[in-house]
Order: sequence, then C-alpha cells, then structure tokens
Amino acid sequence: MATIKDVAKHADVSIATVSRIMNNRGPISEKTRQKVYASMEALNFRPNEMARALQKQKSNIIGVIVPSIQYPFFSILIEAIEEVASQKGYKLMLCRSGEDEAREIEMVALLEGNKVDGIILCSRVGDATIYEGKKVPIVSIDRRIEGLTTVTTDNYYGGSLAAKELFTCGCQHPLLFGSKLPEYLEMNERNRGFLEECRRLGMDPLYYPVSQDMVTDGTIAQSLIASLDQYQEADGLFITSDVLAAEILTSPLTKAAGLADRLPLVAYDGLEVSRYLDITTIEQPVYEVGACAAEQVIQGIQGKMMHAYSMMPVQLIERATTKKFK
Amino acid sequence: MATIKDVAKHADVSIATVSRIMNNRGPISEKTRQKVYASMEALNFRPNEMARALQKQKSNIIGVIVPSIQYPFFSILIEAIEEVASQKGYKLMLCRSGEDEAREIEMVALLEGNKVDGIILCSRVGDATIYEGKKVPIVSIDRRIEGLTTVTTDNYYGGSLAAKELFTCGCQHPLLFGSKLPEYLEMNERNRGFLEECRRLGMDPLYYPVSQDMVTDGTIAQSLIASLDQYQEADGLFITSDVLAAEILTSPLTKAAGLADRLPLVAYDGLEVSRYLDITTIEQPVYEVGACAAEQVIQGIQGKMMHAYSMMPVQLIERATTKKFK
DNA sequence: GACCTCCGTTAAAACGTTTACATAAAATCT
DNA sequence: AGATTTTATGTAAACGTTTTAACGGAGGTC
Repeated sequence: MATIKDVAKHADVSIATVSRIMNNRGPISEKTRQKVYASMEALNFRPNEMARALQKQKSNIIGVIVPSIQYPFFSILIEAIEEVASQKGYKLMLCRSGEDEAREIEMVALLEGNKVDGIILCSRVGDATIYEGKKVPIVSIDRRIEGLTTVTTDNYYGGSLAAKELFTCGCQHPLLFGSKLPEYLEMNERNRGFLEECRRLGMDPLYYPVSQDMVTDGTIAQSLIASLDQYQEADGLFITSDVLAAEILTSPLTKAAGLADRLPLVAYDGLEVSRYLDITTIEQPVYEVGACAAEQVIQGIQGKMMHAYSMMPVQLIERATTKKFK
Repeated sequence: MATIKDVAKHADVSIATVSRIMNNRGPISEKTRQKVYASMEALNFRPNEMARALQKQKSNIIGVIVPSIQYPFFSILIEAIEEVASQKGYKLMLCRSGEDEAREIEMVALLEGNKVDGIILCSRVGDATIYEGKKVPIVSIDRRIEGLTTVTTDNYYGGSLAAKELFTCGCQHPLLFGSKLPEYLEMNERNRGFLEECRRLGMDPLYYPVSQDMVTDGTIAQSLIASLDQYQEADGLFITSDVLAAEILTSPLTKAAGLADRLPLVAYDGLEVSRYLDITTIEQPVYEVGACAAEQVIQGIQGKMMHAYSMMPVQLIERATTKKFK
C-alpha cells in the first residue's frame, strides 16, 4: 500500500506538502496541487487512518456496546447509530456485552484502548459508578448514570398507557408479567408507571416477575400459565416486551388454553413482530433513540454541550389483543 | 491517559522494558516485572492500540459490510461474527452499504484506509471484479466472487425442498414469488432449484418477480393479489423470504382474501418470525454462516489457507402453512 | 540596494508503540 | 583468574501521519 512518502517522491515534493493538500491547509500553488493529486491517483493512495488518528489524537470512531446484537431493539438502535455516525464521518466499533458486568467493563476499557472518540453504552447490569470519571464522552441508553448523558423513552408514561388501555377493556385485576429489573434501569419505570396508574384508576394490579432464564430456555409460556394459576382473578395482561408476548402467544400451551381469547393483552416495544401478530403495544421510537444518542455523543466529541437527559415519547398502538375486548 | 513513557518513568525503567513486559517477549527479571506491573496499575495504563497497530502493521480489527443492520438475517450474522471475532481477540468495525454499489465500494476503501486486517462482505449489487486484486483477506457471503473465499448455504437444494413440499401438498402450478435477482447472487439458486425441481416433479411452475420497492413501500401484499389474478391456476406459493411472507400473510388484504386457507405456502430463511406465524420455511443456518465467515477471515489473516467456497446445509421446517393441506 | 512582507515549500519533531541492536552485569566455564 | 556465555536492560530507529518553525525567493517600499 502506497504511503504519503511514496506520493511525495512520485510528485517530487515533500511529504509535508502532500499532507497539507490532503487536509486543505496552508497555501498551495495550483500546479503542485494538481501534480500531487495525479500522483495520489496513480499510486491509488489512501491515507492510513491509524497513523492519522495517532497523530491527531482523534480516531473518528464511535464505540457501541450492546447486550445483544440480534435482539430487534438493539439491531434497530445500531442501524440508527450507524446512519447518523456515518453521515457525520464517524465509523462504528461494535461490541457485545451479553448482559455480563465484567464483559461490559472490559468492553469499555477495550474501546478506550482503541482510542474511540466516544461511546454509546447500553448498560443493563452492575455498578455504573465506574463510568463517572471517564474523559471520553459516553452516552447511556435507557439507564441513568451519574455524570453521563442518558437517552431514554418515557417508560413511566408507557406503563400508564398500558394500564389505561386495560382499564378500558374492563379489567379489574390486570397482571403485570415481566422481568424483575433493578431500580436503576429506566425500563423499571414502565412497571412502576403501570402499577401506579392501575391504582389510580381503582384497579387492583397483580405482579408476576419473570427471570431472564425463562425467556431464553423457552419455559416462558409455562410460567405464564403458572402465574395465571396462581392469580385466578387476573383479567388482563401487560407483558413488558413484544418478543416475550410473541413467544407466549404463539406457544402451543397458551394456544391450547385459549389465552388470546380470554384475556386482553398489552405488550411493549412496538417491534415488527407485534404488527405481525396484531398485538396491542406501546411503541418506543427506537430509531430516534439511537439517532439521538449518536448526535449527543458527537456533540460531546466536538466539545459542545450535551444534554444530561433526553426522553423520547411513546405511544399506544391499539391492535386486536385489546380491541376485541371493547 | 497514561502512556508507556509515563509507566517507564514511574517504574524507573526504559520504555523498551515496559513494552517487552506488555508483550511477554525477551527475558525480564521478576523484580522489574513486578515493579512495572505495579506502575501500570498505579497509572491505570492501557496501551494505545492505534499506536500498536501502526507499528505492528496489524490492527486486530475485522471490517463487516452489510446492506442493512436491522434485517434479521444480517443482525444474526453480525452477532455470530462478533462472537467468534471477539473470542479470538478481534474487534469489529461495522459498515452499512444500503444495497448501494457506490457505497459498498466506498466502505471497502474506508475499511482499507482504517487498516482492518480482514473484511467480511455481504455484497448484493454491482460489479465485484474490483475486489479481486485486494491484499486484505475478504470473505464474501452469499455471493461468489472470483478470488475471494465465499460462504453460503445450499440455496439450490433449499429451492428444491420447497418444490417437493408443495408437490406433496398436491400442487400443480406453484407460484414462485420473490425478488428478481442478478445471476451472480447465490440467492438466485433458490429460484433455479425451485423451478427445476418443479419441472422434474412434473409440475408447471409460475414465476412472478417482485422488485425491492414493493417490499419497502408496503405494496407487497397488493402485488401478490395481483399476481394471483394474473395466474388464476396458481395452487401453491413459494415466497423467498420469511419477512416477505410475514408481511403478506398479515396484511389485511390477503387476510380478507383468505389466502392462508386457500394456498399452501413455503417461505425461506427460518427466522423467528416464521415460527411465530407458523409458516413452513426452509431454514438456513445463519449463525453458522457468520461464524464460518469469521473463522475463514481469521484464517486468512493468519496467513493460513482459506476455503475457496463453503456451503452450509439447509433444512425444511414443516409448519402449518403446508401441514394443513396434507 | 537594504528592508520588509508574502507565498510556497521543506525539515524535523511529534503521536505511542515495537524491535533490532548494543551493552552492561551476572553466571558459567576453563 | 580470565574468557565466555547468558541474562537483563537500554538506545534508537522505525510505523505513517500532522504540524510547527524555518527558509528561500518574489515582489514591493523606502
């Protein structure tokens, strides 16, 4: 691969001149400029971005850390981030933390070692105070971290929308079926919003926390059946993710139980799958969250002010799983 | 951020010693080793990977180019790639080409400029001969490119499986409904395999090519209805992607037409959505394709031999959309 | 002609590493 | 004890850029 030296030699100028032409700085006569362009062309020259980054102390790389890549929420997020990043001249270094605290910490360190200019972090676990002192701008998604800028959606309102929707279906004892979450996650707000709104509306909500294991090992439908056994009075369902709801609704177990016809259901996320299965859901503007995070982190990189906290709106998408109960 | 110089000064040794300790090379007395470790600890030192890459002429970065990030096929692929890459000490630089030829070329050049050690490329469009001369190892997914190693699945067999399945449903005039594809894409083989197998079985297949636009602008169900109007004799459906099939099956238009009850349907890909909607499909081992591509590219990086061509098996997943016609 | 200014260019020192080579000290052999 | 090997360390030149400071020449002013 040709280097700046080769170009300089070929064009019979100094490397400084070539560099200045590449970066449009300093005065350059039109003649040399053309000569150098020609040489670049001839040698098929591309500057070595690593050398550049080293010298300029700026890599134009944004690091992204997600728990999973293929989970639809995250893949949309990544797509959004890449779209605004690439449009503003940044590249993406992608890491997967797998919901593992140690891995997450390691990924941040790895990105720092790779001198990324900024980091977008979807942290789900562990103590986040370690991120406070960092000099590289970090944007956290869906988790408030002291000192970092956070982008999230209005989970509390989303939860309350779900409650209202079940209320209009005539529910008295809606069952909240979703992961037990640490307080510090914004997602927890959707549970809180739901439960509080239920009480405000005079309903008597039930809560059946599920563990992450059930989701991955395919016993989730089973536990729903179990929970309905336990809470005989349950007359409505709030399942806190579309994917969870899809797994449950399409399981032979729940189909046999005629679940879909017996209980109104509201899910959460607004992913494609909810549309395919005609599930009422609370839609989050996932794409916008990603875009906002990317914009924020770039602001930070450029030394401009970042928001401390951005919250995007959510909305109810009314579909069959509640409509047919009205 | 502390550099190797700071560590050297702090430990009162030369930077060469620190470097040697970092890389476990050359003899080092236990005493200095401990001293240096302590200094690294104290200064919270992390080597600058860009400087390292520059010097060693090896970045430990693999570039990945996909048309879209959020399309499930690709997000699974990326997840698989990242899994084996990170396990072998490589990082990922992720690019989105958006099915755009110019962008794709630009992305390859960009990755070269960033000195990635290898590239995994999902090329869908344009003339691929430009990639032939490259010195960086490139693995192409689902597209044969002269001189590069290719990883794909047995599309021809997949197509023929679909034909057989429709045959056992008693079809005589199955309709192939899928994107019109350039010859050079392996995906085209699934069309060929389907059509040829149909003829071998004595069926008389129909073919309605769809354009990419219909998929994105939501008129896909409409065109299916149109195609069925045109081919009144159609008595079975092969839709060449799960997502397409899902869009069609869940559209109000086709629901009204009672499509699902009238025509047996085989889709393609084996994505989650096919399970949710209980669609018979041909499953591709997407994860394994990604893993294989990553392994191959790493082989190439290490100067070992790469396969010229790897083909993974596919399998029929029989579900409701054909079962109920048997 | 001496002095200044501007313009175009270059030489050389960074950026943070690795590594070939040199060297000093310690250990082993006569 | 001296010669030789081995072990541990340091010096300095790379890697491919950017950028500061310096420089030579052209043109203008006095």
